[in-house]
Amino acid sequence: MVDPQDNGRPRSRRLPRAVRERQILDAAVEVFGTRGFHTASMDEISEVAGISKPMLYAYLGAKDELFVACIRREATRLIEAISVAVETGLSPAEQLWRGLRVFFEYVQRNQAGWAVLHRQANVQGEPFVTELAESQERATAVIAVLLAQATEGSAQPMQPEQTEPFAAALVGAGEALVEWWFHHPAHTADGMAMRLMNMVWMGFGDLVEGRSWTPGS
Amino acid sequence: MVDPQDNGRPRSRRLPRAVRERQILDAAVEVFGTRGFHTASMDEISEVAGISKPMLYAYLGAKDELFVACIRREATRLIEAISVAVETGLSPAEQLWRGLRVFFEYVQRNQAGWAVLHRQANVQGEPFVTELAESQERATAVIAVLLAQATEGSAQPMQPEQTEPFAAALVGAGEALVEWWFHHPAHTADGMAMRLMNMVWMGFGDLVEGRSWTPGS
Amino acid sequence: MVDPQDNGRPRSRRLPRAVRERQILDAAVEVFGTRGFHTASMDEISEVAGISKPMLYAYLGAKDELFVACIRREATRLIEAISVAVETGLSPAEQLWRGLRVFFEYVQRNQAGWAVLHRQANVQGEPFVTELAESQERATAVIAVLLAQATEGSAQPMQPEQTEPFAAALVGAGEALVEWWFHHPAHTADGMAMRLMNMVWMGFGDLVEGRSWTPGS
Amino acid sequence: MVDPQDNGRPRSRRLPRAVRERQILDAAVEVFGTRGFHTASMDEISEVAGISKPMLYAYLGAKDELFVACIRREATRLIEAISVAVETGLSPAEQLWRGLRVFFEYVQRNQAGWAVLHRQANVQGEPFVTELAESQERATAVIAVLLAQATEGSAQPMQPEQTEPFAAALVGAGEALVEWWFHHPAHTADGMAMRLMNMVWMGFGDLVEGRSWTPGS
DNA sequence: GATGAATGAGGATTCATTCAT
DNA sequence: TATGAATGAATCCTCATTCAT
Repeated sequence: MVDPQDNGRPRSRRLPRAVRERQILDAAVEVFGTRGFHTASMDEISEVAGISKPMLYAYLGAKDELFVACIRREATRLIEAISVAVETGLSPAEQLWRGLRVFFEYVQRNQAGWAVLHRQANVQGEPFVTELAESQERATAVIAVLLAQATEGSAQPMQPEQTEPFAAALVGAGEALVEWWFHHPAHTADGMAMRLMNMVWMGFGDLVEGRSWTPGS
Repeated sequence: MVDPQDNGRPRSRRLPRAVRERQILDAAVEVFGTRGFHTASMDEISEVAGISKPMLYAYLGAKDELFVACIRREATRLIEAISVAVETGLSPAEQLWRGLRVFFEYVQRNQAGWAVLHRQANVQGEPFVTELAESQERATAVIAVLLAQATEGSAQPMQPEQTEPFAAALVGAGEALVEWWFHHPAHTADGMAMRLMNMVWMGFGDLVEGRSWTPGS
Repeated sequence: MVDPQDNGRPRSRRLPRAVRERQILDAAVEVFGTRGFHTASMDEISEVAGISKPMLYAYLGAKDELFVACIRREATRLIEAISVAVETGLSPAEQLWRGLRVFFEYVQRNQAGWAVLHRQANVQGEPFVTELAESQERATAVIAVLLAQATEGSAQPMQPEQTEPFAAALVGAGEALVEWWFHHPAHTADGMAMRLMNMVWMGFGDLVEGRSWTPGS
Repeated sequence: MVDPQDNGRPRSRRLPRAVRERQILDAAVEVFGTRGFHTASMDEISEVAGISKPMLYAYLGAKDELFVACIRREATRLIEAISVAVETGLSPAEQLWRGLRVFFEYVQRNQAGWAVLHRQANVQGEPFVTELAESQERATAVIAVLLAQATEGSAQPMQPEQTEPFAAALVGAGEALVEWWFHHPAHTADGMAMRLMNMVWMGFGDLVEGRSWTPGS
């Protein structure tokens, strides 16, 4: 017989509010990331968090709201990591390269968070889609700005109407590559970043001709 | 008073099996595409299909299986459309261009099908994820072959290990662009295809320099 | 061990819709009447009705709606019984007397229904109060009309503004007497009706003087 | 941001027990009166009272007990007010008239208390119904005594078995009139009292004939 | 004395799925 | 074949009540 409450973490009592909230969010990200929004049950989340359901509701509200809170936290973390890596005065290519590396590193270190962010969040018909779209747009916007800056000095600077879809496509390509990565886990984060950098920067036309991008070039 | 069963389609009886199955699949794609897998109810699907629930189960099995059937049908349709557009003896760039055009046209004409394929299918924790991955891999494989052919004659032909992730990234970029398209519906399918073609073929490096790709070039 | 499903009524299956609805309403009135709206549980109602909860919901909707349905049915029954007894061409006193008799007879035969109607329904803060008030007003209106007719030919015919509160007070007195009756069950329905008739028709002033009302006077 | 605990009343500490209890009862009557017994939550009561829940329980016990305490206090207040108005050596009609006036005035000044007393208290299935009945009987008894005294000198003095149901009916009529009053708030307390006095004292038979009761007659 | 933190227990509701006709 | 009728099993959520500080 195994105590179903015993999940390895000590079920410490009387914690201050802030700590509990983090505990809960951690558990929620883990469960949502593994099971998906619908399949996840508040019961399981509360068990993993080591608290009772009433506390779950008291601290972070209903299931929707909890999920939104997860998304917000993870999105913020990812976006900030990328922003930090990027906001220097380097060349556009270098900036992009750094951003991509940070991105793959984040995903590697934080798979559940990534799943929450990407795989569970695209489901239609939910009350939180609107809330979610915002986070995704914020993410795309960071990239779009990066692209805009890259062309600023060039002959044909890109307009937002061009950078925006480009950024969206870049994010989509990144997401897809992550998915592929899950099925081929032997590769390193850097290796993945380099792959994407090459595609994005050089384009297939150049790659076909044997020209490729390398760090420092 | 309106008969809730009356959805305009005649509730004809004694149809041959194949027709019934198509009817059902059409309804299922519509409902799954609109509501998402979990939020969709077998009740609604049977209503939209114009048959009773026991028939639904008799013809296409449980909810999972029905969803898988939807995915399979839509994936097959899309892949075939692309394959047809591509399997001629044209230049790689031209092949890719045609493939992309067909892709965006398909999505435009068949939004529910696309939603089933892309947005609802990425949910984890379901018994059908494995089944689903297969379809997605098939789609990616078509592109990968295309890319492999493109480099066949070049100095550094790409190996599957290279083309495959590239294809995945391309598909991901396409999906993301479609999403962006939904929010900016003024653009044409051709315009979207051209956008993606430029990114993929020229790469950002070239675009920054003012070089871009145009059909026929 | 007793089978909790076995409530004496055969759990017959496959009944036509109309029959089931009556079965359910009967059970609901019984349980609501005994326990009160809040204390009653849908579980118990479904058990008493001999069906499963999903059917309960399918047929009569959520708890609120079910309760409203109960009230409506019981109110209609009572009002109709009284209306029938009253709508002849008799003298006002005779009409009133008949109405009262029918009222107490109804309550005697249908205690649960009466409890639903009167005791459970006055609770504030519920979503169905509005729906309920309507039934109560309908009941009062029947009496008010009766009173209005009684004074039609007199020197000072009563206006609605006078008959309405009077009718309300009469109904209230009736309700209170029923409550008292529950604690003194030895009395007959006719006896109770006579009591109320005397109070209402003669008034305390006359009673004090030794004048009272008797049928046929 | 507003402190949810801040309801205007200073959350003073260390008050003597009696004061605290009054504070709590005031809050409880307010909340029970507005929301009803079941819909009211101990949380809200403690908030309105400006104390923490453990204190609430320490002072006045569980929810049932608290509710009973509310009823007892309000019933006592009302009964005392009426008793005072009535216990003089006036004529029966005058006594009744004064009692009714006090009754409607009390209700007007103390609506929440009245709601607790009348509208929330009739719910069955609760452990406190017995406790409650006692209060209601006390109230009725006051009236019954009044009626008994009125007939003491007459030819046919009423026995308790007659006065008691009459008193109950009178109370019921009063309650119903109050309800009607809530929907027609333009009327004054005196006007309402006069209405009821007329019905009760003269009876419908006299009223129909154009005879009515007026103060001082 | 006073309270923020915590929970056991239970209720409403829905849905995929399957008989019995 | 075709379906109206039926349900087991879960899930979300709330509330009265009580520790531990």
